Amino acid sequence: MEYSISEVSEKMNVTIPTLRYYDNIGLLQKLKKNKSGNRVFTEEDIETIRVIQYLKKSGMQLTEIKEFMNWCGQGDSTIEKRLNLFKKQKENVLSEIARLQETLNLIKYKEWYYTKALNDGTEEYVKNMPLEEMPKEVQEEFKKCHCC
Amino acid sequence: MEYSISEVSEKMNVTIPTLRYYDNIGLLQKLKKNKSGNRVFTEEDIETIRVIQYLKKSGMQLTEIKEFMNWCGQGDSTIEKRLNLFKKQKENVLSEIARLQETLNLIKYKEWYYTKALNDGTEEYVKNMPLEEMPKEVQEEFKKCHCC
DNA sequence: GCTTGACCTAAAGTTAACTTTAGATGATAT
DNA sequence: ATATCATCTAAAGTTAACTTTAGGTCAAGC
Repeated sequence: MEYSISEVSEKMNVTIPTLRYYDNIGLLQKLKKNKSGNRVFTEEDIETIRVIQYLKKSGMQLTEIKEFMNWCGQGDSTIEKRLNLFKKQKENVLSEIARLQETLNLIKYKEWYYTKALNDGTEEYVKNMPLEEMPKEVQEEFKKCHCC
Repeated sequence: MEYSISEVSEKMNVTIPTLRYYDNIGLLQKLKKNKSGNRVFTEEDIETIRVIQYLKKSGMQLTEIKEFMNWCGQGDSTIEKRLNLFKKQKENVLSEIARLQETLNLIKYKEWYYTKALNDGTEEYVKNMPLEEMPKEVQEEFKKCHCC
């Protein structure tokens, strides 16, 4: 099964200029063109785009992704490099998730804080609430954060 | 307790130009200057910087953060707006975590894939491995992803 | 009195990842 | 035959979030 650039754009939720851009910078090394010069995407090219999207989400830059695609084209001699890249990315994603969890803790504290303020009709009471009166599920480390 | 810009830079791991930039675009509305024009940071200003860092991590842009800071300066009339902002950000962070989890699934599949390839000394076997031979902890949706 | 160091402002420069523009080509529909 | 449509290239433009530069002020130490 083969796809035109507009079909891929729709299917993968990427704009046409972005697909061309990815091709131009060397991210789609297997992508072919037909005799009138139009790009023809195979299932494999689409999988490559999916991998690019995931690697981007994991925090990789396009230059790093390009380097990875180069390795893929170089065959079995680069298997270890590729494995190490994914090991490193796993750590990155895990620590990114951990950081988001911490962000979530602040947000939950603020949600509690402003819910109370909305009930009271004013920030005054919750702003000056003594620590021991706060519910324990509001994270310790944010209990004193009344700046904004 | 009061701090100079260089102390805050070190303590909060933000460069001095960035602190000035945040002040210039209106993110540090309560920040004062001493008589010779130097910024003097209080604990509250530092808490504000911490909140900015968390809101940035949750995916907010500086213009949105500035709007939030404006609301904070407008008092009790904006409590509901601020609560709604945090509710929205909670959803954003939760879905971001979910997306990172999915990314992690791809990365784990790739880690398994390249570990096998490294053991085999070649990608050849793992690339053509029938689905039913793959371990079930390698996520279903990626079992066919051999593009790179 | 002079130098040093920490601070200041305003304005220009940087970077990544696109997006937009302008102009061209080739296949298809009327 | 002509208009339309999807595609193409090359090059310039955009955006956010800083960073860098250039030039200036001020307090402290020698």
